[in-house]
Amino acid sequence: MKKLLLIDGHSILNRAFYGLPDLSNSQGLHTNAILGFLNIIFKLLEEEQPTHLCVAFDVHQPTFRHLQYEAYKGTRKPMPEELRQQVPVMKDVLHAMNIRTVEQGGFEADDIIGTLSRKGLEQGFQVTIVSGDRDLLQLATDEIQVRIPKTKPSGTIIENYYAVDVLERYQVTPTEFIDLKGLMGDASDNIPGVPGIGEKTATKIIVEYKSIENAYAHIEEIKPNKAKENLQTYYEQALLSKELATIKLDCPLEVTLDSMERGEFFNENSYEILKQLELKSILNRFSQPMQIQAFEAKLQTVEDFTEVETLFQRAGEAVSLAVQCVSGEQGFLGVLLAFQAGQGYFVPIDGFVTEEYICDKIANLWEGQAKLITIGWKNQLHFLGDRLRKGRILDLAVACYLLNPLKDTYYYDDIARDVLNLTVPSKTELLGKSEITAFTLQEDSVRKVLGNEICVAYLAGQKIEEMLLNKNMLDLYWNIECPTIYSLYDMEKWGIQVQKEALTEYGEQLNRRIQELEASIHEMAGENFNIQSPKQLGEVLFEHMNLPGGKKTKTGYSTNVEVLEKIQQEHPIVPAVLEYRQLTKLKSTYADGLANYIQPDQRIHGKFHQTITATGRISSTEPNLQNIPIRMPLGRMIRKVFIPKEGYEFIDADYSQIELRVLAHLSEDPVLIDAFLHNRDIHATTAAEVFDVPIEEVTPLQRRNAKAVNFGIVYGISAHGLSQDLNISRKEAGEYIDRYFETYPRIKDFLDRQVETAKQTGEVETMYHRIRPVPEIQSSNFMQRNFGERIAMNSPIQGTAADIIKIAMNRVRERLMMEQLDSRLILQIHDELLIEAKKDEISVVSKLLKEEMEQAAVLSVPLEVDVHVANNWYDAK
DNA sequence: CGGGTCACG
DNA sequence: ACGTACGTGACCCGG
Repeated sequence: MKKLLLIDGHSILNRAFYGLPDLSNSQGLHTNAILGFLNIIFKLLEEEQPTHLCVAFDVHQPTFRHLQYEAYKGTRKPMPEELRQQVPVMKDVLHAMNIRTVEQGGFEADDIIGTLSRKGLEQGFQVTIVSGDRDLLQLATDEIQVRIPKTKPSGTIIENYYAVDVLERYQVTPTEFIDLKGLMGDASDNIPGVPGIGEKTATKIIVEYKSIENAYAHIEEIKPNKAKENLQTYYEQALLSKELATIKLDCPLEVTLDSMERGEFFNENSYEILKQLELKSILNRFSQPMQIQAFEAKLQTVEDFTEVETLFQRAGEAVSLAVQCVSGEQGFLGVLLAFQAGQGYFVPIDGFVTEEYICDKIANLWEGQAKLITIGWKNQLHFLGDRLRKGRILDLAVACYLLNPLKDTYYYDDIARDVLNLTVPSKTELLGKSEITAFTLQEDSVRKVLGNEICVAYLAGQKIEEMLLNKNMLDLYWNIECPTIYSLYDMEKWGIQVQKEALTEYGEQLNRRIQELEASIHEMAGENFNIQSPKQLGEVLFEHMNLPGGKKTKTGYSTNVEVLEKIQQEHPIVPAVLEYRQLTKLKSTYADGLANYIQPDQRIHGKFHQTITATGRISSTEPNLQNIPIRMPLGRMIRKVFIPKEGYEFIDADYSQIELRVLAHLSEDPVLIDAFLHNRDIHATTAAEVFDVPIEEVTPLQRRNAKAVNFGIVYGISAHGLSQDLNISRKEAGEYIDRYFETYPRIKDFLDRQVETAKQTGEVETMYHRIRPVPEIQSSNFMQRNFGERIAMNSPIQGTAADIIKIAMNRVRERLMMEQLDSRLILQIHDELLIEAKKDEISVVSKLLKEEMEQAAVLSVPLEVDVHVANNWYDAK
């Protein structure tokens, strides 16, 4: 039995586009519609097993039918750009998969499908039609099934219609369905129909009279009266609508059904194009051999001691050398090396080959001429000796982060895809969730992971260095990022001491108050409920207790601080809830949360990440040491438990207004520069200018407002955002902004220039050439685009500040090492550095710290740093 | 596992 | 008419 599957390209693409979230590949090409389309197609192919298939598309130029109608009433809503760009790519994908597409000038996809369906029937095919559009139901017969896929959150559901199913669902036959449409019209298809007749009335009329013409012949019988009159007045329009809605079954097409015979979907061409689109889930449908064919790494295990010696000797003579320490749960397992394409070596720790031996050998490799390449050096340093805590190494994860900071992972498979254009099975694909251990090193899958990793590192190294050069980021890498690896490693290694007992006591203190509050909240509410559940809290406050200010989000009531603060006066339960929130946050995240991370050495060794943020900042996890409370007095208390070890003190230094100073420099605004040169109170100065009063007469309120404006400028100003922050009208906020830009015209120029650059090049950059891609700026969505504009304005400022503090960190670390001081950096909090300093080094280190931070960059305004010394973090700020 | 909330710069 | 300030991470709830 020959089976023909006819697919309505645009309508399925449309369904997929609106059914899936916005996805795009690393080049910024949107892919959600393509992904959704393919998933639907694969599901259908599995179910139908057709011998023949094709996808019909509309030709882009409007067809006669549309011209006819559009001349008479407006134009169609244009296709969003994000979808439009996917159409040609979709066709390429289909062609690569040997799937025939049909489009022909003068005919809609509907007409093509209609014609092919009848042709198929004549030639003895079993025909199935797939569309997202109900119009095609008119094509259903006893033999031809029309299938309508729907993308639901639970997955794709397909509705199936033979002629009887249409009758059952709509009370009319497929042919009558056309008349139905002619009466009710279809706004999305620009079919006018008859005004005042909707689905209900139209169905009633067609069920009764079978066609528009027949209904007109019995016009006097039509009820209700309004429908009768309208049908009479608009009869011509109804007939035109019917014509518009009728799908042609006899188009003179230039295709044969034979040419639609099913071919091989999974081939090199389709693999290539899907790889570029980064549709991993589709690539996984390809057979293993196809994937392996793309890249094969050899791995040789070297265990014999003399061979190991020889191997390291050869490695030492290489020009370019990839090194990768392998570790598992039990620690250091061995080292991978590669110095020629496609060949990797693994030296496991065993016998004479000890951890120390490997560390020695790697240290020696640095003496040679080879350029060292690795992926994720910081993590490896935790297994290597102290001698390796310096030196030039090309860490491909960090380098790839510079090339595109928006990605979420930089594993070897990502690097292979992005840089080498190769598909390499990932560690997760090969091993699932299991970790590498000393006992699994012989396993095939593990050896593949190791071989792939080291060979990809070796192959990609050269290319990535070139890419950095092309992007003018080599200096950024070697002067800022590479040293930062070591600075972060040091901070992780040293950690920070925490007084466990004091932390427990703090937690218990919080708990006592939390219990009190909980009881009193439940009493005031007159019921027991979970205060931590926004859902339950919303219901209690806004439904059971009828407090004002309810309604907000999709999922229920908004109960965040802003909402609750506004109704604080209404009922004593509200301030109690606010306090409860604050205390439970402190207890769970900080008191209990931090306690879980205290190691036997009484210290917390958090992680610092170099490849996470879009702007170049460092991030901190396990725990996050960059968001320890400071703004509220009670929360701030927790900083008292962070203490230097015996015989040491904390030296804390933070930049004053670093982002505004960076802005002054980048924009070269004379007014702002002048204010910083004269060391004026910057917010008061802004207030004086914006509100046009002498600086001595600036009120605290004016200063506060000006401060918010300054923040807004750094964030990428918007009148709405500012009005929210200051609780003023948008008009007023707009006036503040206008006044600000009148005062600082060069800042406006600068910000406009960033937006323009983002539009032209798709990215913006910092003073040190760190780039931030801004794909949002191309969006056709108003909000998305505005978001892109704010990113364009903010990133160069935030990013340059991030560059500067990295430089400072690195220099401070180098000075501490060079001068052989017993003091070290232990925390970085974006504009702040914390040092644990030996007591007798306090003055030297304070001086050095301030000096290096202030000299880290030479701007047209001075960088100012405040330094504090104390025996806990609370007093050091 | 996503959304809501809230801690920091 | 729409609806957000920029950058993070942790914890809780509820499907």
